[in-house]
Parts: sequence; C-alpha cells; structure tokens
Amino acid sequence: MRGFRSDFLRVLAERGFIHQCTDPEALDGAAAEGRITGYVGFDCTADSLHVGNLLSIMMLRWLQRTGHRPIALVGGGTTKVGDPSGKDESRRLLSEEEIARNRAGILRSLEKFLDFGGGEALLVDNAEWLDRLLYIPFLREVGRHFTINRMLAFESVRQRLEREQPLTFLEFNYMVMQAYDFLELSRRFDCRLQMGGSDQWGNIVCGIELARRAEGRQLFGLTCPLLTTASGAKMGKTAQGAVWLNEDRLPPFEYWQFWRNTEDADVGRFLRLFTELPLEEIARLERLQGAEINEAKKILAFEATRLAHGEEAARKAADAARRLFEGGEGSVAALPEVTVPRTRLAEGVPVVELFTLAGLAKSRGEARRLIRGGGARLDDRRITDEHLMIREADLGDGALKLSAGRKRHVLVRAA
RNA sequence: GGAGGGGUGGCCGAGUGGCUAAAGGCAGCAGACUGUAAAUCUGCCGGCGCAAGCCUACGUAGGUUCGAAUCCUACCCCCUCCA
Repeated sequence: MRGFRSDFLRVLAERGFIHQCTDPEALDGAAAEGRITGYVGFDCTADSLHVGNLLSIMMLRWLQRTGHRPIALVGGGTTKVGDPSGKDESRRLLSEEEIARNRAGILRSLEKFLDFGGGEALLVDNAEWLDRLLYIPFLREVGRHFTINRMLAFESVRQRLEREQPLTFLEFNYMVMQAYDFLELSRRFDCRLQMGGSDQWGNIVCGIELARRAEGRQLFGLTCPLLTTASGAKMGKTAQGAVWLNEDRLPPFEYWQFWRNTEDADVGRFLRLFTELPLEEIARLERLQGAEINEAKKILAFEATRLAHGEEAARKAADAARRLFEGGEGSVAALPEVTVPRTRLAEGVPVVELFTLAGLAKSRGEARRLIRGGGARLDDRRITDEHLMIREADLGDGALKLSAGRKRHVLVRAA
C-alpha cells in the first residue's frame, strides 16, 4: 500500500477495506490535515442490518477511531424509491410504518458500532430533505445536472435494460436521490466523503459529479470490496438467510457460531476486516497451521461478537460453545429451550413430535428421516427407535437435550 | 391492436395421456472422514401415517377420459417481434 499520510486511509488500506477511491491523494491530504466528515447510507429495507453491511459499518467506525466524524445516514426517504442496483426486480414498496419500524431496528444495529454520544457520530435521515422536495424546483436545481445519456450508462440501469427487465421511473430516480443526499450532507455538515460497497460506486460518483457541477465542490468516494468467502459464496448469507446484527433477529450464540465456522482460507482476511486486533497479532494468528487455526477462529468469533453484542454476550457465547463442542459437563444454559406441558408428558410425547416442537424438524416425517439417518440424539445418545415415547421421567434433572446433527441442540423442559 | 413463445417442486430445468410425488443439476439436511473448516464419499430431501395407504402439488377455473403436468375451453400473468 503506497504510504498514506493519514491514519484513516492507512488503516483502511492495510486491513483490506479499499476497493476503489475517487482521488486517494487528495482525500489522504484532507484526512491528514484535519478532521473530515464522511458518511455511509443504509436503506430501511429490513429491521436489522446484517453482516453484508458490516464492512461499511467498520469503515465508519475506523473513521471515528482515527479522529474524524462519521455520519450514518438512514434512508427513510430513499427507501420509498428503492435502489435498483443489483436487482432484477423492483422491490415491493414499503409502507411508512414499515419504514419507521425498520429504521428503529437499524439504529439498534448501528449504536453498537458507533458512538453517537456527545455529537460525535451523527445520525441523519434523508427523509428530512427528500420528503420536502418540490418537483419543479428540484428538477431545475438538480435535474439539469443529469443527462439521461449518462444515467443510462450506469451499471444498475444497464443491467435491467439488457435483461429486458422493467425499470420504473420511480427507481430510475434512485441515483438522483442518492446524489442529492451527498450534496445535501456536504452543505449541512461539510461532509466530503461517501463510502459504501462496490455496488454503490455508480451512485457515489453521481453525487460527486453533482456537487462539482452544482457548486464546484470536490467530494470523495471510497468503496469496499464485495466480500465472498474463499469458496465463492456471498458473504453473510446462509441457508437460513442473512446473518443479522440485531440479537432479536439472530441470537449472539448463533452470531458467534457464524464466525467460528469461517473457512480456514478466510481467517486472516476476516480478522483484519471484522476485528480491531493489531495487525501483528493477526499475522501471528494467521500463521497457525492445521487444527491450531481453530484458536484463530475462536478469537475472530469472540472479537466480532464483542463488537456487535458486547463483551458479556461474546463471553457467554464462547462459553456455551466450549461446553457444547469441547466436552465437559456443566450447564448448557445458552441453548435455546422449549417447554412441554407436564400434562402432555404424563401421557407421553412421541420423539418425532418433540423434534418438531423443538423446531429441529419441520414435520414429523422429517424428524423420522433424521432418526433413520442417524442424526438424531437425545442427551447425546443416538436415537434408534423412531417410535420412542418421551415421558416426564425421561427429563431427569429437569432438562433433556435434543440434538439434530452436531450443531443444532435444544433443551426440553417440563412446564 | 396484430403475430408468436412461455408459466413444472426453494431455484434452474426435463417431461407432451398411465411405468410421474414428477429425470437431472443446484441449494438444504443428516451420516462417514475431520479440526464445529474446506474438499470428498453415502443417504435423505411435499404432508399425514408403524405400514398399507391417503391427501396436496406442474399459472387459475372448468371440461374430455377408466386415467391428465401432459388433450380441450375460458381466464390471468410474463416474454419476443410487428404496429
């Protein structure tokens, strides 16, 4: 990495955050000379952010840590328009209430990573200005700086056109809205930098051009790479869906597990991107070979969970995992629990039903297949009889551990 | 408005009267091997059922037939070309 003078860009470069930057030298100069303000936008399409947003969040966090001012922009306004980037179909339009609910959830995600206290990091909603725009004045002020010729050349638009998928005029305006956001933030807060995923490059550049044409101001854009795992899968997506940052969407234990199960080849890269451990420490962990690399994965899991859920939750998750996977008795308190009424247990509950009650199988048939395949266990003993009945006496000291495979466990209690 | 093509399981995609709960692939789940990794191999993969079997399912609604994802009719939706 060609030696950056500013801490901010040096850290981002060393850790592998930088994909593209509009004018690295000038941005470096500005960040070295004084405090700059930069932002990332998050649309309110779900009630929690997820691991796919984490790179952007970490960039804001580093911006703050290196002495600058981050702005988290929630897209209360742009969500009403819908970003067509990377999508073949337009998204269902969200209602005002849904957007408000999602915005609240996104704040909870962000608060963990950024310090909004004392006027440090700022939280702004673009509905503040977008909702109030007047059509004709807006077209005259902003619209005249955009040419359709240029807009049609943008990747997000071209893709839709080439695949002959419809692109509504509403969505077509998304990039104009995002460009205007940047201009507005630069006016209100002297914000000079916009960051985001590489898919946002076009939209970011749009804003930079608008500011240059409209006011002759130089703004900067910086994108992070689109992350894939070493085996090529999109980062942060699992079969169950996105890896959410909010604990009501994904318990900290599951979050910890997600990081713990990182592929060997990704460990070093992820440590640099998703933890704040010193680079020397990471280099050491990265050198671990064979089974020893599990130590590095546990540290990755702990650090990543600490950022999203706090130290306490991270410790608990690590603890629960240790008991679960590395033998030893003791309590298994961190496992999800279900309760079954004593009256039901009195007459006996078929194991297959217990598996569905515990959420470990979608149907009794699935539970039966699980048993036939040898993947079902009861207090760590393989279940061979699919007709087994469970009674209160089987709960022993109060709880029964049901397992589907090595990793999914549920405690059953009587109530 | 006219002509043509198409809608099959989570996705892709075969199937053009019974042998079809529907080939194959992907994804998923489990087992083996391991290191809670990757790769590989094996099994499972609509619901209910111990089973026989029953139910639901090939855009929607009817119909023909002993029997339909497959044939007919109407409707809905998508795409292509022309105007």
